[in-house]
Amino acid sequence: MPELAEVEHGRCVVHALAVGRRIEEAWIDEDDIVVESVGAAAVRDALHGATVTGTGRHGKQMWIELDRKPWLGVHFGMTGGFRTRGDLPLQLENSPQEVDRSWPPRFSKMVLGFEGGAQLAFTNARRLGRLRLRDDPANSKPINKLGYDPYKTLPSPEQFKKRLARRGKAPVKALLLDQKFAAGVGNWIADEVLYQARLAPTRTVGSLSDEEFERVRLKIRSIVKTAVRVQARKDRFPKGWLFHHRWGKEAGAKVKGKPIQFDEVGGRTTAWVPAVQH
DNA sequence: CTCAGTGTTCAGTG
DNA sequence: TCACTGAACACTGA
Repeated sequence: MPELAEVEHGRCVVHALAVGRRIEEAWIDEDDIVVESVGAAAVRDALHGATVTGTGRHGKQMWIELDRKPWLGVHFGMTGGFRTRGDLPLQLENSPQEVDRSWPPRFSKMVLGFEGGAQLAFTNARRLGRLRLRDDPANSKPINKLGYDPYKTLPSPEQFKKRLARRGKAPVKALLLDQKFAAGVGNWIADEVLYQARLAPTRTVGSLSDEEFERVRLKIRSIVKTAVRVQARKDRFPKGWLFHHRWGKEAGAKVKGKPIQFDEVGGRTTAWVPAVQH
């Protein structure tokens, strides 16, 4: 679930549900891996009785702003997500197949109850996500080391190329996965960018022409924008995206009649189409 | 029983 | 120090 678009949707859900409301109940799981260093009690104390004043996101990292410090940083890891009860605008609802009536949901790490009765749960089955306390999340630990956020920013071609200095030997797939380059791009977005930009994932950064860099720069932007616009709902991603065919490494998988190949590049399983990517 | 996996981090290498 | 790689982390679902 969690690349830039999924996290942005999660942020919108929290924003609609929580901003302007006081947290009347806060339950935090005793999980010293997901709850970073400070412990569940400290997180509960930070949240209980506070009023949510806003939300923010950079790349795959997001945070919840309160009327006092510290604020809450949230990272999804591979399996994190939000679930809600009550008060959610219809347009932000998940697709029917994602709806699960159980409450609190399985693998909850945090459950908040707001004045007015709405509830918010953060789930994280594989415990690679994090809940952390920060006075200024945008300018501290994980976030201040990240690259540009392609949903908020489009670097000029010159700025874009400047970010690539000294990265010449890496395969372009590895570059796209690097959060210090473009924050929020994960495995499926990287593959989609390379497919639509018609570049083989193994091409080294140093081998790309200006025109090829330009295709990458613009595709990162358009794919992220499109995925966010449809609220990260896969069933609404444009027909013709590699995304719909990349799962499961199915033998004989094709996009637009061309066979998909699966290789490990940049340390991740990479789906690509040799017939169109060079 | 085995293994991949929409992510991040850290040790190790050159 | 830097660029880069690969393994580790954790654990569910296939």
